[in-house]
Amino acid sequence: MAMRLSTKSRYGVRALFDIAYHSVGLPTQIKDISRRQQISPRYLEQIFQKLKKAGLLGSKRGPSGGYFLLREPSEITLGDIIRATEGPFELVFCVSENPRKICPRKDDCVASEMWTDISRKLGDFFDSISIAQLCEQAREVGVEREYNHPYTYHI
Amino acid sequence: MAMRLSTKSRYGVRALFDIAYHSVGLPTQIKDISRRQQISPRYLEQIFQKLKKAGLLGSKRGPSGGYFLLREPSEITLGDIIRATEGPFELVFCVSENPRKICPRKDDCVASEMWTDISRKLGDFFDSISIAQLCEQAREVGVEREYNHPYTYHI
DNA sequence: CCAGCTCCCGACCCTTCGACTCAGGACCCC
DNA sequence: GGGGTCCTGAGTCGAAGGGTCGGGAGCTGG
Repeated sequence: MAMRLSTKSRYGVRALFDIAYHSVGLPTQIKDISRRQQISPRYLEQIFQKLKKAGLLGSKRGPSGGYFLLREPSEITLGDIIRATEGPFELVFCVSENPRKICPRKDDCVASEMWTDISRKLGDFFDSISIAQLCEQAREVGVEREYNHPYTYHI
Repeated sequence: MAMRLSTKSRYGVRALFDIAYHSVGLPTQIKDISRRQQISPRYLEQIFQKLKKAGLLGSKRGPSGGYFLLREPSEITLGDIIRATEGPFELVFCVSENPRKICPRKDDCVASEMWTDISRKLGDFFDSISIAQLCEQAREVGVEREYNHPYTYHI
């Protein structure tokens, strides 16, 4: 049960992957992503607002509106997504920006230096993995692709 | 606020470091560690039970009892400690041992494979850092050392 | 041989946080 | 201008984190 990632991060990754994989450039709507990825649409909305603020997503309202990536999939990393949904990588509070949480022993604590060091490495690691890589993998495995058609068919 | 480590892990690391650094082989008592590291003794007790079960610590009761390392500091890694206090490294529930938590989409989810992969790498990374390295660093920085004397001086 | 020291065990408590849900407003397009 | 879509902020519920406590078990020095 150690160091779990929040669902916001996981869903965020899956959602961005979904857009990159299924979209042909048109805005993708929450209800479609929600259906394909089995994520509550209300919750997705909330997550997407964070991703927007982080500059990863753009949006358009009204009929045939939706969300779209603001960068190439190869330029969006897991690190970006996790930082957007959960904040900066800090394994430990000791040296956080939050003044309430700073450890009073910080200065003579060898551990604190180590933790910040590790946190940085962790961030670098996540920054080395892009959404494009996930798409690549999905393609190899043969995940079915669902294209967003510009026209809607009424049955 | 991403992926925070629990205090159990952090305190566990500091406590084991404390024993390795200050002890001359004699059992170290909770009250001393608690004083030097500023950790609630009651809470430390709880953590030490986990470290014992994991085979990292041994103990002796009664007067002049205490806890001692069961391995060389160079053979105790951060990974060992974190696993002992928080369980296995799993960034994500999808593929955990806990059957209740397995993600139903596991099989066709490219992400799940990625998460387990990253979890493994994370564990490997923490296993590459030992308590001995922390001691080394403390020595360099010149952290004061307090020896446990076999005899008590009454003032 | 026993008093007191230390570890041992399990239950308990309180606060915070994660994971959603919801009501209603703002835009947009046809 | 009406229905579809995104936007905003508040509210809820349960779980988990972080810590406390009472009392028992084993040891040992006097």
